[in-house]
Amino acid sequence: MTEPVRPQIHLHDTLTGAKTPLETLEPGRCGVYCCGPTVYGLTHLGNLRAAVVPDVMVRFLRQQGLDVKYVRNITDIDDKIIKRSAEEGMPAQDLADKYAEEYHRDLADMNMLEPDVEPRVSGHLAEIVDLVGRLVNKGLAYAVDGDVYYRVKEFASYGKLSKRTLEEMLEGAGSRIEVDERKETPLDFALWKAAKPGEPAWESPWGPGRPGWHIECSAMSSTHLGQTFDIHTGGRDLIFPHHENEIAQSQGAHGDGTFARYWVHNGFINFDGEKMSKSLGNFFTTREITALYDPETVRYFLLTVHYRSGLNFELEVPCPACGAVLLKAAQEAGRCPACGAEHDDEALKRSVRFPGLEEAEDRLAYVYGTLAQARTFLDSAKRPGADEPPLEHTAGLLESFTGHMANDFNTGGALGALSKPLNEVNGLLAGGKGVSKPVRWATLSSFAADMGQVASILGCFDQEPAAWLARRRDAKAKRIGLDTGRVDELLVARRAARQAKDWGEADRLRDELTTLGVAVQDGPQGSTWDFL
RNA sequence: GGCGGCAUAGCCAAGAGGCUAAGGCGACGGUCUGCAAAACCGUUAUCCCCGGUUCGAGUCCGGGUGCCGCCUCCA
Repeated sequence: MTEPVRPQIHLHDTLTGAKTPLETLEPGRCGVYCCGPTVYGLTHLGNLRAAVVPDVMVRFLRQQGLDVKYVRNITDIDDKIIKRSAEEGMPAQDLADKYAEEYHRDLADMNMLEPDVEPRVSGHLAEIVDLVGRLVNKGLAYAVDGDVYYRVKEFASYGKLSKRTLEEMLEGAGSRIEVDERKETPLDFALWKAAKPGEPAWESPWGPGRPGWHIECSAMSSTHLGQTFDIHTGGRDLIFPHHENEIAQSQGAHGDGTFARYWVHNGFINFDGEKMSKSLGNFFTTREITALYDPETVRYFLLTVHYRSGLNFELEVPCPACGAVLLKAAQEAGRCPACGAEHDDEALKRSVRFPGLEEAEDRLAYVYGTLAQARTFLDSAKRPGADEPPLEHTAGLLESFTGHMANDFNTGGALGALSKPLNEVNGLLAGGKGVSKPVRWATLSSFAADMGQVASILGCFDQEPAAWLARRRDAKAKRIGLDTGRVDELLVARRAARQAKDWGEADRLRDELTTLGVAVQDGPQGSTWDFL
């Protein structure tokens, strides 16, 4: 294994809009706060991306030797939860607990680290009330009829994160949202909301009520990371108003220069170029995707693009009856123009294909296949007496990979850096003429060891290769409706034909396999197969 | 309307002012193979347009054009 590589880490900070060197508050330590989900439904791909970005960041920072404290909250008191609980006839807290559990399940499937602390709003009412009181005492907030609002115009730098001024925002406000007459300024936002009859409520100096949407993150981050900490992450859409308001609350209470030192925001997920959005109804839950694809495939796919960019999911919707690709209009009409069959959204969602995920899965299979072969070689070959350095690309793998990761967690570039070593190793495994045994051994063992490092940073490629390949085969066979028993029969028959050198019959059997969607691979150790 | 972001090959996508502009998919040619497949090797871009700064710009600045997002719940 190569020596650890420790380049200077740079990250893009939303506040300054620039890439800057990461200098933590305390040398060697790093506090990370991730805005977790409001738990009122199953997680969707957007939640996944918002989770995998800090996940890889934390993994990398730790691999670089930093002592990271990773805090990711769960918002379990919220208007949307209350609304949903009324719809489902389930107490709000039970509903929140249920979906928090589902969230954990999805993230565990995705091989996400558990945070060191996962605070919930319901466990931090005292801290929240305390913080609101502090803002009221400082004149930064005012109470009206049991509500408490933040006095936005008293916070001089309001708008600095979203790069807007108060004036600009006031111009737009009012035209789009109903203005609450009791607020001093339309932009003032709720820190505390008085309870209406039947709503969950907690006691406070302003009467029974619940926290507003933004205050919980200010309270929980300072509780678990201190008034000032290093990195705050979340989706781009949280910049305004959520994070802007967090800054106003936290710095209002604790002073300028406190709170998050770096802001990291991930881009959106799009479907066919359109923003995934609950209100547009074009969102997929994690479960809907993992019913079709391996979670690691999804994780890998999320990492193929830089986290700040948008990530597009191409969709292909075949007619469940005849397989004809349905265009948007046909999808919406719920009727196949080719065969006339009618389908509801659920049926279409079950048959949908994601070309991007399929490509990701194939790539993963390539990497695992390489890893499996390298493993087989190392297990069977004897370690040579002489020590030689590995081949060039493999020798440089970790340095190149780490360099990309240190450059604002560029997973796309980092993944690209694996290609040359992968080619080199496969070349060796396929023949490697002219390469001495010691060099071959050194290269393969260096590759295997360094890929272990890569795997621990990405949270990909870290499964047993043979097992992963077997599971992928089963899952894909199921997805495309392949009868693997039939494949095995044909393979046996073909082996006999090949042994008899009956090439005509062997080719006929191969054609039959091809129509099933199977590609045969003949090798020295017999024939294997893969998907076309 | 205000503000922000993006524009790199057929498609996707890295490029933190300076060697021949990563990588993936696809396509084409080759090695291997009974023929294939897989794997490997090779080919496939001067970076939306115009102007500027600089010894030097895909990278910085200004002006266009075109997409996208935020300004309302959203990851």
